[in-house]
Amino acid sequence: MKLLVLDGNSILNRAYHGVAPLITRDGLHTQAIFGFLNTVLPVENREKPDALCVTFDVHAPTFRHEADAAYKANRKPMPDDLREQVPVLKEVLDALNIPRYELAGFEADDLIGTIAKRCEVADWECVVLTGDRDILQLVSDRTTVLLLSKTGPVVMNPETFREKYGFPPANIVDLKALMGDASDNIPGVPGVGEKTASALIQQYRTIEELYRQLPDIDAKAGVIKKLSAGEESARHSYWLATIKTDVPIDFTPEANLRKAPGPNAYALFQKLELRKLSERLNLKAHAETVAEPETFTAACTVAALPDMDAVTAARERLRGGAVYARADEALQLVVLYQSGAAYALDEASFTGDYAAALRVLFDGTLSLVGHGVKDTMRELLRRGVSPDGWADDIMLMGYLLDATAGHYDLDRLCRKYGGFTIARAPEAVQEGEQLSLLDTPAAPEAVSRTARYSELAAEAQALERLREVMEPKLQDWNLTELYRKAEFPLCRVLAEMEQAGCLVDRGALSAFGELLAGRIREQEERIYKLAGHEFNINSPKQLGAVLFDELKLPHGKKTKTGWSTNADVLDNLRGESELVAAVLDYRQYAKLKSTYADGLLKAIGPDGRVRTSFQMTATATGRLSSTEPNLQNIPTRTDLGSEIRKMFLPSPGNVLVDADYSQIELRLLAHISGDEAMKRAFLDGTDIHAATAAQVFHVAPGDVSPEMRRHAKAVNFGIVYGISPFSLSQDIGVSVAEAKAYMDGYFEAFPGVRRYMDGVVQRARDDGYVETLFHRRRELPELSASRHTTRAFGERVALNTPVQGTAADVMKLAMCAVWKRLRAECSAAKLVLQIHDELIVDCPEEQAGQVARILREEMEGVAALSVPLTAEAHWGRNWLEAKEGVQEA
DNA sequence: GTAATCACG
DNA sequence: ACGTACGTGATTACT
Repeated sequence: MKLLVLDGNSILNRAYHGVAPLITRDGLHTQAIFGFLNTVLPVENREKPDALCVTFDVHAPTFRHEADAAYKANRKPMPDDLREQVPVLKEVLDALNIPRYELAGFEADDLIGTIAKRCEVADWECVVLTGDRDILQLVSDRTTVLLLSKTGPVVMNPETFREKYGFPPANIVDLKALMGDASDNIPGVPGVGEKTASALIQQYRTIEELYRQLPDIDAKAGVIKKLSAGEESARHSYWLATIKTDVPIDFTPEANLRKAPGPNAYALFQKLELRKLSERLNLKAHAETVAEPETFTAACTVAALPDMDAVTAARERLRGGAVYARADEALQLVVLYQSGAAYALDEASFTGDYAAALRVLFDGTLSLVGHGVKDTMRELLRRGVSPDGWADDIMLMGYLLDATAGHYDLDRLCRKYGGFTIARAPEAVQEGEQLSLLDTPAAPEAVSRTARYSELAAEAQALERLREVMEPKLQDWNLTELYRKAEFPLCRVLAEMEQAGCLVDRGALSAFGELLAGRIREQEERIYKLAGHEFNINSPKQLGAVLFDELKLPHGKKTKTGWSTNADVLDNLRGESELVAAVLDYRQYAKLKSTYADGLLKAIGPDGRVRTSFQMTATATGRLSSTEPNLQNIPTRTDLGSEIRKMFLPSPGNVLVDADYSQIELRLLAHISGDEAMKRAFLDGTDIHAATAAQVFHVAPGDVSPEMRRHAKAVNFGIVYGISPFSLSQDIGVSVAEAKAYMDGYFEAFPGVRRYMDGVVQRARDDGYVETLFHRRRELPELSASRHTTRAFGERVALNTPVQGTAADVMKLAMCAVWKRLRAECSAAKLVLQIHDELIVDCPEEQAGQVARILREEMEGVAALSVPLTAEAHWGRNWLEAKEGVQEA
């Protein structure tokens, strides 16, 4: 039988220092716990012990050696964020049913010594995992030490120990008696260090033997003198260095036999956001063992719809109440469920026109509830089917109920809102076996097909259960209107936008890529010449070495891994070396080429159009995001970057109409805060940044210089983000004192804004969340975190989210309104892109004026606030022209 | 997989 | 004393 003993403090310490900082949303540090488990689990897997336990030091006021009150005086105190993790780790170990041993007044060493001894007596094998070399004295025939090193645990048994040190493990105590140990306050023999001590022990083994032969030993006269003077200290040190094996603990190896994790383990790991580890340990939600997964599979049978007659009949039977729909990604299999009856439409076995069948089911007669409806709609559109009849999207409900959850897959929502799990068909093909697709037998395929029907039917039933729980919650939180008027209808709008895509000039883009390639080569040559050698300019590490080590340029900010080489830092070094300017140019060209020229080319479809995917549940504030490719970060701030925008084209014969809100966030800040001066400025239609400058710098509106306006603009933006004077000073390049003066001036001019800022943070602390004008909610656990920086972050988020989030709400409402108007009045016009405060429509040239008018009207009229919302619309033959306004509405 | 950088609103 | 702006996504280097 084998016992694995974990030296808790030692492993924890090493884990803490060896793992990057890790922190949960609630501000709980977890890196040491994470590192601990990552150290221990592989060892447990390899060793496969029959029993497992862990020891800890208890830092009680009694010391191991009363005479030595300065014990451990030379050890640094534990950092706060590590100390915090100790009790949590103990909770984790308890949850995993790993017994802990700790005893006030005894070090872990002594506990481990005692445990090893009892194992030997009981004829158990004992393996100790530790990073502490002192433990090595325990190594024996029955006790092995796994010593943690940088490369992993090293096995230390009597043989490997002897190989390394040249004497048996027990004599490590004798060694220490001579050389001492500063970290444990073991004095040793004054004047005898590691070299001398090691040589003596290799020869004489024990101090007993050494002193017996003294002074006739093989050593220099000085050493002999020191040894004889230090005999008492040596003997005392020997005692100090000896690990005790008789600590009074209640321990038998059998009591530590491995047990399965307890029921709380899953929830605890969720709380600590240790999902990967949770999976590795195969932890299950407590509810899962209680809930009845068979509810869904057993509750109904699934009828296949083999032909059009069956489809039409099913539609008639389903019309009326809500129909719950699940499908695979390509809609090759669609399962509909309603009150105990389920139907499967399967492209593989359907006789007739499959698209026509889809058209029947999605003609608007049914009232469909889905999960991720936008994607389903897009696939229907791709197949030429108008996606009508959709009534609800459970995924979006999940997003509105918790915008920071991050993931909204069905299984997670079931666990979170239903407390149940969907019964999954056992996988026909296991993950590891997927390489052998060729020899998949036919019979299991048929079985897994029906299993797949039931699985989707179970998912559809789960949707029903979830809707029953989630819809009332939306109502409780006043989110129904936002959901009905913006969030849900946006599925259709986005599905059409994605499916429409945007035409991109492949030839021009590729030529631009060539141009950039040339410029990149030029800069490369210059850089290598100036540096005196070649290196990878894309590597911040290598670039940093060239700039700061070789050229000895002054370094600015630091990053986790070295000195920052970002544009901010390099800009300040422009004057120091031509190389710096060349690097900045190189970076600009490289970015444009890799991300935009090459990246976009890869995304152009055979029809010349680029189709992004809009993510509806990605942001904490309610904004959309755009991926594969991201069309919300196409360059605009530099002339060279703007070239890319020239390559976004309307469909042949069409123009692009571009409409954007002007200063929507500041207008919303004026409305939400109710600040009179700010509202006045917007009502009067003045230039808000100039007006701010006049107030902040105490000058007449006519005397505002461009620089003053620029600074005021930075202040305006900064306020919305909850900026500090330091950051503002960094942003606009003035002293911190000046920046502070600007902010004071700002709050004096707009006292309502300060009142709002104070109020919203206080309310957020009371409620634990903030909300937008339309009640979109964001939970803010950061505000009750123990760490100051986390709390400060929470405060900035509390300031920013209502503003950014309301802008997102407004835009979503506007998009739905615009979509409806365009459908009714300009059916040839298509929305193609949204960039947060900007919309782009592709439409026939002759409709451009009308489309521009519709965009402005709907965007401006979407909400009646105490300040006007204004939008500008322009059009042109490419995105750049449209934005700049070759033609204006 | 994480970090650094940089593109956008 | 400490760190220092909100919200995103893609690319590259490196462990």
